[in-house]
Amino acid sequence: MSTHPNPSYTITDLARELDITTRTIRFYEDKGLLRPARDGLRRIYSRADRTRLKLVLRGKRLGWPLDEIRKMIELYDVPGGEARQLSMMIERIDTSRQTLLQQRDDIELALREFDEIEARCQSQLQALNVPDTAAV
Amino acid sequence: MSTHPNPSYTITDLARELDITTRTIRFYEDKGLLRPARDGLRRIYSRADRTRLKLVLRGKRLGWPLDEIRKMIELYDVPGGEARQLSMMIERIDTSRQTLLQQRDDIELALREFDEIEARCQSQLQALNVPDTAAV
DNA sequence: CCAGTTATTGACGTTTACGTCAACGTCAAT
DNA sequence: ATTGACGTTGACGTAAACGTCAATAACTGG
Repeated sequence: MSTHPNPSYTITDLARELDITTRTIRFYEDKGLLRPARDGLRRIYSRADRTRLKLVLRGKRLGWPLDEIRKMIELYDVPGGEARQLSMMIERIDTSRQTLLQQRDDIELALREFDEIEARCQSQLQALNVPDTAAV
Repeated sequence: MSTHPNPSYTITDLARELDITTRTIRFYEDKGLLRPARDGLRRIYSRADRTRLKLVLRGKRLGWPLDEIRKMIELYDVPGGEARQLSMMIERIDTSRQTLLQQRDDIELALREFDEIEARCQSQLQALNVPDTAAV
């Protein structure tokens, strides 16, 4: 333990740190993405809750619907149980992986195209800056 | 030209090929993502229109909102014009690129985590299949 | 003790991205 | 001339993902 053994956070702590609103965090809980502990009514978030929330936000950056994100996060709790459960887990992991690989391919293509376009822009700019080189 | 110089498509052609509805294609046009030619009222899609539509779908796979997709697609029409325009293009390309790079990082992380989880599942399965190895 | 801050649960509103009719046009074939 | 098949606009509906109050509770410093 570097700083604190098991730190806890209020909802506003997390909202501020992760730059989202408390409404959003409660909404995620409604959708089954988070299950923070309670002190009376107040929500108390553990380190693990914070990690889960960050996983949600990563899913969002990848454009996944909350529903899919929930399934994806469930993959992080390995069910030490039966072989059936484990096999199903592996199948689901493969499904999610396929999506990720497709997205990665799309990104690589887009990045290359952007490189090309930018190169064309740059050479256009060069042509503007040295318009009468041939005339000298 | 390998098969046909400048092929054209109806809206249902594209809908069938790209597995979306005609409603969706018209909606994208409403949002300024497509500008097909017309034959009277009927829409006629060129090869370039088809390419643009495929760009839209790639944007969707990456979870981008249609608004962002429109801006992104506009980058594909280099404005041979002034230096100001060109510099702005380059800036916008860099912005989009940052998003793509962030997404790619997120994907790489997720893929590695999935690999780890799957490995754990596999070894769990092994433990189930050979439960009394030590007892022999 | 009391005001101020922070949190909670509804309830309703909003934006995005389409789906779902409805009513009508048009063209080709019977 | 009529019947589909395909296409058009327009209006309305809907699910997802929150935003925005409103009313209420609980804790906190002076």
